[in-house]
Amino acid sequence: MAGVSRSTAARALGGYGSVSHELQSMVAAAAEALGYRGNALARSVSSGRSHTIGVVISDIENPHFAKAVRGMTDAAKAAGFDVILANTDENLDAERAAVQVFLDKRVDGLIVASTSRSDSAHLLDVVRMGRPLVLFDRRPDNVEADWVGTDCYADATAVMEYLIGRGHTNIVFLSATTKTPEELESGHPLPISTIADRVRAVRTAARAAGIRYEFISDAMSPERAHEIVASLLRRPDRPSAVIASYSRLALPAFQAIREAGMEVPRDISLVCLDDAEWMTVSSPEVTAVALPAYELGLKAAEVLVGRIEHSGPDQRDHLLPATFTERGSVAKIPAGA
Amino acid sequence: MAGVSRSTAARALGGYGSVSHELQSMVAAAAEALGYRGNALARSVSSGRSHTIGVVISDIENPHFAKAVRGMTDAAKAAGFDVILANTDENLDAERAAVQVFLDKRVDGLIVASTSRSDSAHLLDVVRMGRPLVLFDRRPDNVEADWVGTDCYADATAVMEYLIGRGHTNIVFLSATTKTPEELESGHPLPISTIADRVRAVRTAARAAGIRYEFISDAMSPERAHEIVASLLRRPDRPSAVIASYSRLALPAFQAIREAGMEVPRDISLVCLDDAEWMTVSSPEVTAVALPAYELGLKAAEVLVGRIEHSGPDQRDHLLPATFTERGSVAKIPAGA
DNA sequence: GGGTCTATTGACACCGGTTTCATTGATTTG
DNA sequence: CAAATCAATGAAACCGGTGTCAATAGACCC
Repeated sequence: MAGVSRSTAARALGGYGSVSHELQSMVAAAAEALGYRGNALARSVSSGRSHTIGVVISDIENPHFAKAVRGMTDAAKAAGFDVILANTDENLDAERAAVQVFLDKRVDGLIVASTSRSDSAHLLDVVRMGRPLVLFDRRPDNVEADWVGTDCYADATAVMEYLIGRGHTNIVFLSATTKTPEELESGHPLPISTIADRVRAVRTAARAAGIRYEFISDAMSPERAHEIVASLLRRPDRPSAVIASYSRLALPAFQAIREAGMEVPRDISLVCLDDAEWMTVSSPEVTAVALPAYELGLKAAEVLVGRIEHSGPDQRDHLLPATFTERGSVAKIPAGA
Repeated sequence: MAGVSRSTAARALGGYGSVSHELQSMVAAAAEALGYRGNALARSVSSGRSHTIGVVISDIENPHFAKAVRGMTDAAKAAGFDVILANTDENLDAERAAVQVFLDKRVDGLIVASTSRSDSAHLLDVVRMGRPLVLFDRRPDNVEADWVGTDCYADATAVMEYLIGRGHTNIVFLSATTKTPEELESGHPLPISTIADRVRAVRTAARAAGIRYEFISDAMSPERAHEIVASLLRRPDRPSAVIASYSRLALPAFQAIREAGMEVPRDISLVCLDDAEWMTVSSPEVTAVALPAYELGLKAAEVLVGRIEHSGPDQRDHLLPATFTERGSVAKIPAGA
C-alpha cells in the first residue's frame, strides 16, 4: 500500500536499519490505515527474544506470592516484559511441566520458587541451556543461579529468642510438610529450604536454651491445621506457645483456640513466621515476622532482567531483611511459673 | 540424525500426518539423544494458536483477584493453556496498553476486568478482530462479549434490607471512586459497573425506606479510607452503620474505629460487600457478602476456552451467586431509639 | 497381470517477522 | 573530475515450525 518492499516496510515499522523520512511516514500512514499490528510471536521467533518471563510459584492465592508476583510484574513491566504464571501446589511434577512449557514457549528468563531442594534436574537444564534463572524464596542445594530470599534461619532464631526471653519453655512449631516430626527432629533433610532453615533454627535455639519443643508437621490444609491445634489444646501438657510456619496456618490455629473457649495469649501464645493483614485486626493482634514479599518479587524480576540484558557472570544471593513485629499474642510468663 | 527429511521429522514429533512406526521411533530416539525441544513460538506463528490467554485485572494483590486468577489458571491449565497477566491499577491507559500487547503476542483469548464502562474502544477492537473475550466482574455498556460476574445490585440491596431491618436509619456507603458524592447522589454514570450497581442499590433502598444515607467516595487508598472513617466518627450525627464497598476499605475502617476507642457494633456497625479472611478472626467478626472469586475465575476461563475451541455464537451473561454471611458487626437498634 | 487405492515420504511454499548482501544514486574527498 | 564513502532500498535467505502436493511403493481387486 505504501508502494515499498517488504524489507523497507519492516524497517520503517521495526525501527531498525535506515529508512528515509518520506518513506518512513508513508509506511506509518499505510500501517495506520490498514490497522496493521506486528506479530510479536513472529518477531520472537527470529529475534530470539519473547519479552516474557515465566514465574513458577506454588499458589497465587497465598498472599505472600500474590504480593511477590505484583512486585515481579511491576519490575517486568518497567523493563518491557510480561509475566506468564504457573501454580504448582508444591507438586514437583507440576513444577517440572511448567518449567518445560515455559522453556518451550521461549521465555527470556524464569523465576522459580522450587518445591524441592534436591530434585533440581529441570532447573539445571535451564541453566545449562543458558536461560537466565532466578530462584525465589527457596534455595535448592546445587543449582548455580541467582537467589532472592530472606534469612529464614535468622528470623526463626529471633522469634525463638523472643519466646525464650518471655519465659516460654514448651514450644510447638507447626508446619506443612509431609515429613514426620521424628524426621524433623533428627535433622532429616527437608524438601523446601525455607522450612528446613526454620526447623533447624527452632531445634538449635531450643536445645541451646534447654527447653521443651515439638515439631508438628502435616498441617497441609487449613482444616488439618485446625484439627491439629484443637487436639493440641486438649492435652494435659498444653504448650505455652505455638509458632505457625506461615499465615495460612496461623489463621486456623487462631480460630481453633477461640473455638476451644481459650484466649490468646492468656491460655496460649501464638507467633507467626509470616505476616498477614488480619493479624492487625484480630484480638489480640498477632506478633509476626513480616516478609518483604513485594520487594522480594521486585528484586527477583530486576535481577532476572539484569541477567537477560547483560548476562553478567556473577551469580549471587540477594538477601532482603524481614521485620519482626511485636504485637499482642505472646504472653510474658513469670520465672518459676 | 535419524536420516529422514525435515517433513518426516516434523510429522513424527508433531504427531500429525502419517509416519511409519519404525521412523517414528528413530526420530523419537534422535530427538531424545539431541535433547531436542520444539519451539512453541514458531509453532504458534504457523498454527495461529499460542495456547496462552491474557488476563487483565486491576491488582493481583487484591485477594479477590488473586483467587479469581487462581481459578483462571486452573481452568486454563486443564485445557492446555497458560495465563499471562497484567495489572492496571484501574488505569485505563494501562489497560489499553496491556490489551494491545497481549493481542500483539497473539493470545488465544482475553479475560478483562475493565476499569471503564464506556471507554471500550480497545475491547471493541478485540471482538472486531474475532479474538474471544470474556468480561470479568465489571460489565462495560456496549461490548458484545461474554460476561462473568455477580449481581452486585441484588447483593447490595440485600445488605440494605438487612440493615434497615435491624433498625438502621443513617447509613454511609464508603467506596473508592473519583466521582464526588454529589455525582453519586444524582445518578451520574460511574466508570466501574459493579460500583455503579451498588450505589444504585443503596440509593434505591434508602429512598424507598425513607432513611438517611450518604455516599463517601474518594477512599482510594487504605490510608485515605482510614482518615475518612476517623473523621466520620468525630461527627455529632455519627452514622449508625458503614457499608464498605470492598475489604481493602473495611480493614482501615475497622482499625480507625478501634483506634478512636469505639467498638463495633456497639458504637457503629460495619458491613462489607466483599468477604476476607480477617473478617472471621476480628472481634467482632464482620458481616459480609462473600463473592465466589475462585469460581468466577474458573468460570471465566472455562467460558473463554469454550469460545476459543468452539467459537459458538451465543454470547451471554454468566451470573454466579454471592452469599451473605451474617456475623457480629451489625447492631440491632431498638425501634424508636 | 494391469489398474486402483492408500500409506508413506520428501520437496517446497508458507506463517510474519529479521538480517545479510548487492545495487543504486548522492555526497564527500583528493 | 575521478574515486571513495555512505544512506537508502530491494532481493533473498533465514528463524523453526506447519501444510500442500506429487512421487513412490506395496496392498488389494478383478
